[in-house]
Amino acid sequence: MIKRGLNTGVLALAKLCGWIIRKARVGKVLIVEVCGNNSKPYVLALKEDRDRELYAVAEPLDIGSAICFEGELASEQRSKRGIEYVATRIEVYAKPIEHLPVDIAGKVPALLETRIKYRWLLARNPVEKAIFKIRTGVLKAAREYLEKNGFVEVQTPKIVAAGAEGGATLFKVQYFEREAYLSQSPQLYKQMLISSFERVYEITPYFRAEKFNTTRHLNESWGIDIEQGFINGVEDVMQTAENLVSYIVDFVRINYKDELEILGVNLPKLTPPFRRLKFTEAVDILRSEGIEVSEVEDLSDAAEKKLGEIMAEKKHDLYFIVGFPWTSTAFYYMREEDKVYTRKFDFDYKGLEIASGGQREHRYDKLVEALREKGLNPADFEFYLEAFKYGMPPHGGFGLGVERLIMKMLNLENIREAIMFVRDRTRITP
RNA sequence: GCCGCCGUAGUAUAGCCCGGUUGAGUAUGCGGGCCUGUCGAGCCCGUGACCCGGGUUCAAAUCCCGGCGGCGGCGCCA
Repeated sequence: MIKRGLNTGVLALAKLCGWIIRKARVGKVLIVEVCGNNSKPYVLALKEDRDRELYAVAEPLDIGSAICFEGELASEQRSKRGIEYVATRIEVYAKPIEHLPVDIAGKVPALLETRIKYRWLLARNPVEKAIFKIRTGVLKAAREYLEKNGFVEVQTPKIVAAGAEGGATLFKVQYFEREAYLSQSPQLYKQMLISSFERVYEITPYFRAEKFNTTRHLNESWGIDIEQGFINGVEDVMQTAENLVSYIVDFVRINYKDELEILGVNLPKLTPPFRRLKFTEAVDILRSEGIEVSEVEDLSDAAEKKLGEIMAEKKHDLYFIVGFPWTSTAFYYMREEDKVYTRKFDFDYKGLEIASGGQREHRYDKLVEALREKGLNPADFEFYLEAFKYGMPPHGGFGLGVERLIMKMLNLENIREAIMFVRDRTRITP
């Protein structure tokens, strides 16, 4: 029986497909490495005298050829790089019409620019492929965790009306005779759904029209957004955040051993609860280190990074900063009685904010008041406000940046490495 | 929006500061040869490049100006 080989690569008899990434001829032996869906390459060792026919087929094939082979796992595994098969048949599906523009074998480094341009091709390289296989695992783990914990997956619109709440700049789109925008966050919609679902989540793109050019921003990025109702306080939401991230990291640690090894990443097991740092505490810590920090504004990236270093020394890779001042947050966060601080938190991983969220204001009157205080017109938020009229329970949630999480998990230097097709300040192709 | 750095073969780089000895060096790739299954195999031969435009000069990859492109920092970034 011929079976399509899956990720395991351990089927006794299989048809395996992929692309030739390396070819070496040593004496009378031709060694062909083929990359498929598997992270480790398939390796065929063909001897000129023993495997005359297959040798003749494989010998002239260029790097990049698309082939399938039928065969079984070799009893003798001599390759240090891949899994060896004894082939009984090789079929050639396509040959490259030009030499590959980048080195798939990874011998010659490519600049980030080149890597981004040819990522879809470079993913034939086990190192590049590993990042994307892990990305798949991150989303799979997130769904698994959230489903197990009673969250319902939802989809909210990505074409939205004016984002009168300010914040990140919006991309304009022409929507028939009106102007619309690409959604920068499902925030308002997922909150509205807490009037009928106890817990929801969405895995969604964020579109942000900021002209940033940094190692940690994208103009199109992905988030795991959750909202949960009937909470007793912001603590419930932080627990979801830390348990979710720990579950994801553990899932990757256990199920993606090969990929982590290929990437040279050692992922330690996470053990929540993580440290909760009050915003005022964070300010004190930074000031005691001589960093200038405002008491009424969000922390700057530099301050956030520095705090990451200080926390790392105390063995805290992940930690929360809770209780941001109302002056630095959006209108929908619940304020404490003092009206100065809010129940907004940031969730930082090695000095980078990977998620932010908090408890929301669910009381209609207070929400309208908050809008006014932020200088916004409640009439612009009518569709949203209406959801708070018919029994909106206390709720909270957060948005977790997928690329930022992957970047920190895998120690990537640039967020662009964590996404296949990059949308940044200058790129809209490929 | 402001600021800094960079742009040499398919890819990655040396040379640029201090212009001429560079008909631009190296690695990898590619073509060819050798080689007892390589592990970034090795050895030999060959192949291919100065982002664009203008200027200075006897002479420009190298200095100057402009453009285009890339990377990063600040600002900004629910």
